[in-house]
Amino acid sequence: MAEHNGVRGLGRTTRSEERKAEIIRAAMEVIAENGYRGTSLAVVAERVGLTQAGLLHHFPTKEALLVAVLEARDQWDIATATFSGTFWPLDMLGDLVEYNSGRPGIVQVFTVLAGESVTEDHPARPYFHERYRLLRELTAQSLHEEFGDRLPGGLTPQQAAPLVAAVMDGLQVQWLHDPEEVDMAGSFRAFVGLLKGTAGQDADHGPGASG
Amino acid sequence: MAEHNGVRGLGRTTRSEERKAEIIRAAMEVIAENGYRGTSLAVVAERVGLTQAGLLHHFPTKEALLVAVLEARDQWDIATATFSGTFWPLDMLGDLVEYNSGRPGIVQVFTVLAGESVTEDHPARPYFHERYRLLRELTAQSLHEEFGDRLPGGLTPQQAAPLVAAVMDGLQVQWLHDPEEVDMAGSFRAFVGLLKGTAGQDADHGPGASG
DNA sequence: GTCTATAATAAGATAGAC
DNA sequence: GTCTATCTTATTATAGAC
Repeated sequence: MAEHNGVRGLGRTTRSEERKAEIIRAAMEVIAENGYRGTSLAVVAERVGLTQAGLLHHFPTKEALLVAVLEARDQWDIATATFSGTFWPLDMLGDLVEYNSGRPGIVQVFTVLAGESVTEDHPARPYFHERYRLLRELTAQSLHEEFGDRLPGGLTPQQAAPLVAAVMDGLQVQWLHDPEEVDMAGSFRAFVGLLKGTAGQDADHGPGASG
Repeated sequence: MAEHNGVRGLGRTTRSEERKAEIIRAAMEVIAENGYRGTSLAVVAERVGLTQAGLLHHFPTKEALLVAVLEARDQWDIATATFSGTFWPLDMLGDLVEYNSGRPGIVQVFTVLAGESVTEDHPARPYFHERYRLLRELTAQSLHEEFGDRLPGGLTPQQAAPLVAAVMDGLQVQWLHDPEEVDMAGSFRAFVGLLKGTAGQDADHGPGASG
């Protein structure tokens, strides 16, 4: 914790930490383009002006780098209060999806990793297993706070929770393949309309996506 | 087409074709376990009692083998009439999902490949791009035949189509991670209830999936 | 903290014998 | 149709100099 060149508050910018953050960003880019298994440390290293051996000074193994990427995502989640036990109104999830549609890179890393993660010994497997479990639990809680035992559309929070995560993930895949054709945020909001039982009344959810 | 040892109807069992089919089955197993990028030809070869060079006699490159796996899936789709322009009632999609929940291996190959396929030069990329496009188109058509311009729940067929594919895919990921916790067919049928606007009335769709 | 050099594997693909 | 042998190229990780 103590730093030889003066005080620093909790979690602020060592040179070394800055370097690591830089490497993590590069790793996310390369994983988005090639998946974890298709990613080589040399390519990541090159993007930050290091050699492969130089990179391994900061992260001793390829797997350690992946773990850091995953932890960085959790940090982001916490920062945006997704996981701080905060109550998320259903309508605000549409805003989150819209926000994501401005960040195809981020969406792509985690879509690729989530797909790879179902394989036997993938190092991200435990992470995603737990992440989905927690996501369902917190979504169900949040829906319960907002609507009680039944959503207006008729589902229980427990029934709706896995569907919310599924629709988000599934739309991401289609959207990454065809951003012109697939209106990710619009489609998601149409789904929200279903959950709220207001899908027929023309709200502001757009014209859907396919054609 | 002509075979030196007698007549054979269209598409029946040369020794060579049987061998190929055997290899394709093995490849699907290995891809399910390791993804396409994580799959080595030597491992696939070993499962059918061949060497790596022996396998390459039947499929000249690794990519050719992947293409064959993808074509095999299309054959299956056609066989089960998914893509023959046949009309699929919404309720029957629940049966399809239930059928899939008895074949985790198949579900896993295509979940993994769909995830990998969003990366830059993945050889399955064009395949999935087109597959999702077609799936949305045919789903929208089918829903239109069944319900006309609006589903009972209020969405148009064009709005509902990408959601149907998204829910199927998204539930598969969660179910592969946690088959005990996630009731894939039950959750899907709850979603169908939403589309039909009958989610509140207790139909036979189960108690959802999450804890 | 970063490099060069290198070890240790592993992979896809080709050549040519049987 | 299948094998052995080999080429070529990548990749993770380590050792040790600067």
